[in-house]
Amino acid sequence: MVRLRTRSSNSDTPDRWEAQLRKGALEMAALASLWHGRLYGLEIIRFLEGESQLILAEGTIYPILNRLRAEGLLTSEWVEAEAGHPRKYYSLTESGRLRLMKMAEAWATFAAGLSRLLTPVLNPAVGTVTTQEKQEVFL
Amino acid sequence: MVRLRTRSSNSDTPDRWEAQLRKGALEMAALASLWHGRLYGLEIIRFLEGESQLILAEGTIYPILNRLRAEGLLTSEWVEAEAGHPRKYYSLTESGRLRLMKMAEAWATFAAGLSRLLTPVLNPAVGTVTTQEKQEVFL
DNA sequence: CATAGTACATTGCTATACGAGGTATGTGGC
DNA sequence: GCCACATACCTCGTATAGCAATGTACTATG
Repeated sequence: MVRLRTRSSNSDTPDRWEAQLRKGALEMAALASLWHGRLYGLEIIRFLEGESQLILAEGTIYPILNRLRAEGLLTSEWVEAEAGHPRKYYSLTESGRLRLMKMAEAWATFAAGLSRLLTPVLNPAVGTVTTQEKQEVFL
Repeated sequence: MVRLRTRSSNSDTPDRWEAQLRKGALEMAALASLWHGRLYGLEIIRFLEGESQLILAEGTIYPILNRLRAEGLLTSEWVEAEAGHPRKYYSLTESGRLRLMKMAEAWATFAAGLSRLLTPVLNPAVGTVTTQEKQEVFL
């Protein structure tokens, strides 16, 4: 049962920061994955990976789901599967929906602040131009 | 010298997640604050607070700056101040500039993924597709 | 010299992500 | 029936990070 995932988790990896970046966004992402309807654990992982490049391990998602359930933001129910093995489906509660909307708003604010900060970095032709004209910078 | 900041760190605080959200983005923000020129420690804190609502404590910024310097992403120099007390100014190195640009790109990708995930949450009027496509069902 | 202000630095606590490993259930080959 | 395998859920241990609190150093002012 190989579980490699090529974490390369030693200290010399220059992309460690990227892993840290995801911290804290995970609870929000987990809630968001349930917006359209119930999913079970591994399904959430696959959904997030496909939808938003957010890769997280099983050891990550289950503690998060338990935290969220303990807070009353989602509920879980065992569902028999005709093939395979029973699955625990998670659904948003009303409280979870409201919380997610608040989180999403705060995220938008946070992202806007960082975007403003990073504008000169991502778009080197800034400072001399007020509006347009010279907007043909590489994209 | 009040340093309250309303910790209230017990488990019933609904805004703990927001603090976590900032994790990992701080190194990038610290680098970004130096994009226009050198700043000293406390100045970085004030800059980030004013520019992007990113509030961080001294106990946070100094370890970050030391980490970044140890990685060669920035340099520091003591500068005598005619009034007050010498300040340690930090500047981006060429390596730091490059790294920051890479970080900014990764941030943009990450933010785009989360945005896509949160679109139905932030914009309840889904179904009235304005920019069409992207309404693909997940997997 | 005492107080206050500014700036840098360190320590200790707590929370978190996540790799690794474990359990339970069903399926197919022999 | 048995064994290998796949799927799914769960848990423990560890490394790391943010940050409140606290300490040190220097200067200015009265």
